[in-house]
Amino acid sequence: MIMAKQTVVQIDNQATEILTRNNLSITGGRKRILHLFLEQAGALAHGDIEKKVGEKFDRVTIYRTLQTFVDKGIIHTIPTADNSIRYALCKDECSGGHHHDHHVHFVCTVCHITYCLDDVVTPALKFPKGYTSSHVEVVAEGVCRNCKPQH
Amino acid sequence: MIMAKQTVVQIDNQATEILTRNNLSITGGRKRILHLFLEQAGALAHGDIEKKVGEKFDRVTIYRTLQTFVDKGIIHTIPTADNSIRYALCKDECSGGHHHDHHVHFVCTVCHITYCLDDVVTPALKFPKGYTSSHVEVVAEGVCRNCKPQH
DNA sequence: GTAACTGCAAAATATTTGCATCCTT
DNA sequence: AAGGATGCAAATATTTTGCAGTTAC
Repeated sequence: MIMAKQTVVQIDNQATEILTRNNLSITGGRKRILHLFLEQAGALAHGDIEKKVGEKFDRVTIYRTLQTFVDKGIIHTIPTADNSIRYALCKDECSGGHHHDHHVHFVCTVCHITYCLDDVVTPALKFPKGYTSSHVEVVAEGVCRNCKPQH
Repeated sequence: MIMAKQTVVQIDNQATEILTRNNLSITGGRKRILHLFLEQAGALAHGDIEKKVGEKFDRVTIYRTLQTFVDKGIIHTIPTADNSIRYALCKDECSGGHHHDHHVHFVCTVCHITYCLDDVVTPALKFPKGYTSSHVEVVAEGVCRNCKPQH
C-alpha cells in the first residue's frame, strides 16, 4: 500500500491513531518522532532523529520513546555493520513486540538513506542439517533510485 | 573446506602465516586475537574478545587490532540488530578491505554463537526498478545444531 | 636504527538510571 | 487524582585520540 503525499493533518491523525491503537499517551514528543517516520520513506538512526527534532526534546526522551515504539511493535530495528541501529516503521502485521518483517532493507551508499523494500520478499533459504531458522534478515547495499546516475 | 581439530602449533603457524601474508608485524596481541578466531567457528564481538584475552591486553589494542584486521580483509563485520558488531574470519577471497562474503550468517538464539554458514549462498534478489545492489547481507536467527532439542 | 605496535591517560561519545516534576487521561 | 511521560543530573559504558615507551624486523 503506497501512500500518496499526505497533508500535515493527515500525518498527524495517523500518528494519533497509531498511539491510540497501542495504548500510549498522546504526547508532543511521541507525535513529533512518529511524524518523522511517517513523513518519509527512510529508516532513521537515533542520531538522525536527534538532529531533526532539534533541541526541543531531551536525548533521553528519544531513547525511551524509540524503545517504547519497538516494544509495541510500531517500529523495528534494522541491523547495520557500522554499529548504528536504524529504526523503521513496521507494517500492520507487526504487533506487541513480535515483528514479522519479511521484507528486504536497502541502504544507499550515496545518500545513506535506508529503505524498506516492502515488495522484495526475503527468499527461502536451505540451511545445513541441524539448523532451524525462525527469522531471516536481509540488508542490501547499493545505489537507490534517486541517486542513480542519469543518462 | 572444513578443518579438523588442529593442534596449538598448527593454529599458531596459521596465525603467523596470516599476519605475514598481510604484511603485518607478528606480535603477541595479534596472534592471541587471531587464535581466538581460528580456534572456533563462531563470530566474536569486541566484548567477547576482551573477556577471552583477560587482562593481558589493553582495550585500546583490541580496538586497533580489530580495525587493522578489517582493513586488511582478515576479518569482516556481521551486522546485528542489538548494536553489537561481531567479527568473523574472512575466507580467502577477501582481500585488501574488499570483502566478498556471499555466505549467510546464523545467530543462535540459545547459545548466542554466530556462525558463518559458508555453504549457504546469498540468494539472488530482484530489486525494484532503479535500485542497483552491490552487496547483500543475510543474517538468519534460529537454533543451531548444537542447541537443537534432542529426541 | 626505524617504523610499527602497544599501553596509558584522557577526551569524546553513547547509553542507562534515579528522581522530581509535569502532563495525559 | 493517578499513572505515565519527561527533563535534568549523574552514573556507566563505549570508542577515539595523543603521546611516549617498547618491540619487530
